[in-house]
Amino acid sequence: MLNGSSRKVAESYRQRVLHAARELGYTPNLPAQAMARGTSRTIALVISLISDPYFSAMAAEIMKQAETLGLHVSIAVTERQADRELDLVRELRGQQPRAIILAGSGYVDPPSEQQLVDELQRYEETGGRVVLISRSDLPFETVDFDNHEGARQLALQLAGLGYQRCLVLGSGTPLLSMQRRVEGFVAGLEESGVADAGSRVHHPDFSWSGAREFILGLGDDQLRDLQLVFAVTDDMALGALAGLRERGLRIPEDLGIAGFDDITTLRDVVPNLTTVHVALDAVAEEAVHRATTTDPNPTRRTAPAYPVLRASTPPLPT
Amino acid sequence: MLNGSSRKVAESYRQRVLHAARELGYTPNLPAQAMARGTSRTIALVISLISDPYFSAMAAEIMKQAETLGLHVSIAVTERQADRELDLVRELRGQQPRAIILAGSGYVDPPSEQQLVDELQRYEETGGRVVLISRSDLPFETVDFDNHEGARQLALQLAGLGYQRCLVLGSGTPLLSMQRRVEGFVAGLEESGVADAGSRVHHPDFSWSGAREFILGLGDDQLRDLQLVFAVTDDMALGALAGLRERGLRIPEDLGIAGFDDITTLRDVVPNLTTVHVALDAVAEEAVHRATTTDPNPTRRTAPAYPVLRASTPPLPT
DNA sequence: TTGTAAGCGTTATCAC
DNA sequence: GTGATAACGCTTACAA
Repeated sequence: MLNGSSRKVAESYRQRVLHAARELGYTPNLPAQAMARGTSRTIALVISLISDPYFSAMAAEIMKQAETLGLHVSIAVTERQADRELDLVRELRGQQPRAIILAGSGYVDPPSEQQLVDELQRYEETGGRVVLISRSDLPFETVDFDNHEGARQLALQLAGLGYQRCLVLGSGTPLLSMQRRVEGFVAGLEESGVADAGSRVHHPDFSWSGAREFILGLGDDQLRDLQLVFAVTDDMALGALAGLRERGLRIPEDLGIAGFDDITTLRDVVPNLTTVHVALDAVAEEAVHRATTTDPNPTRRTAPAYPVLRASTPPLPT
Repeated sequence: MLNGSSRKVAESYRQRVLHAARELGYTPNLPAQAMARGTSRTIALVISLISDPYFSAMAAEIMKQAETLGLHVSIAVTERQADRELDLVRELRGQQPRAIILAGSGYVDPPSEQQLVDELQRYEETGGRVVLISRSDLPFETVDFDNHEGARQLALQLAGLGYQRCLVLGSGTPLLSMQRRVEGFVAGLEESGVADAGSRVHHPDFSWSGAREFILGLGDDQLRDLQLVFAVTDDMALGALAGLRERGLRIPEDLGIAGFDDITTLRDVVPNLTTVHVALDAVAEEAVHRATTTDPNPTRRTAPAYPVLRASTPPLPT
């Protein structure tokens, strides 16, 4: 009765109670409130890895948005294991959060997908909201980046600078969003008249070390033939960069390099990496908005992703 | 009665109930459980900034530890505002977490310190546990790094390489742990016979840009006189590095540079940065252990911090 | 072993 | 306006 109820109380009592509350250090018992009201003020967020710059930036933006609405955020991590996702959702559901936001990468056709969908649907039936970020494959509210278009534009611009023979590093674990990036990049190259655009696509392990090790395993001749390495995330691009340097190549003199995401880490990397900037803040805002708004039919919205050309991909001499 | 109670039930019923539960997608209502039991399975974590590599690594370690004990983690962020801490603790207390871990930097003598202590003590009186990380100034369980010793050892080693005229970048907002680092570094220099060891200590804004801007504002003569820049965090060291490069200095040829924390970001920075490694995992483990164990009298424990010399501080020619 | 009832802290409802 | 009471979903204590 202290908080937003419609009860009318004499102001004098109100003041006395408020004062006593302060005096005694009273704080409303949120779980009890949630139980009585039937709805909590918590949003559950599922991400892959909190120590990853991309996800921690995403989490930060989501928390910021939640904060403005007076909501708490409970975070759970999958550690990149597809099956963990299902368990986590089950556990989180028990916390009775107002909404569950799945921001971990969406696996292509994981064995447990149907179970995940069932679980989420049951959650929705009990009044919860589900929002998906970066995985437009499931029948729920979805916010996504325009992965295809961002990568395509990047390829167009790079081709304009003269880059043709591009090594593309996709993700070893099949993730929908990463596949889109590969497709977009290849499409952009093809549009620019690059003949064998799709012939240099590979899928190392989806990590910094995966990219690095792939580069280290490349034959000298394959490496020398290249003009550019494009990786589907900045994380992988940086791993590739490390590998290329270990192979004795100078960047960007010998080889250009480009990534995707525009993570903060890039600030400290020399040469400055060309990448595709994604509007994290817009996506976070949209996701939290969806999570707290009741809208009968699920929509998909796409946030912009646009290339940012920097020192790692100078114009090629003609 | 489904979970760890002492009730004895016929196995056949048990199976049937378990089956039905699965069938219907039943999940125990955690808040209700918490209310009935009087204790929840949630740990509340307060940090400064989730997008900061140091804090996100810390959060990741804490979540990992909590996970092994079947606990959930609810994260709240102060955004580096000292007064937010108090509000957050109040709010968090309402969530009735089993423990509150304060990992945000400890401000030296904030105006609201007494209120914060009161609030935390009230929380403890109602059965909650309080654990402090990196701020050994309050009467609660504390886990800390050996900031002084780590910085001192770093200074000793650097002095051994020939570095004498060192610019020290401390924290503009007075933080206990950062002060220790400055003191330790200066002490190490003094022990090594550097005469004016404490004369080049400055306190720019506690951030990447703070450090960068400080460097940009330095006079040419002051800059040229230096042999090394030591910043109390890697984040600041990287900001300084950016500034130094903008000033046209080559690192490490013209100037050495060193930081503190050994954040993951350093992996991608050239030259590799000399820093002080802190055992985040050990601290996280200890913190979660303390948070879940009842120990009548608060203890302070210190985790090791040791220098790691890398390419940014080569031996000086003699 | 099993059923029953009380109680956790809060909100909402329904009379007064 | 205000007081009393049921209800939220679960655990626990006490009988049966």
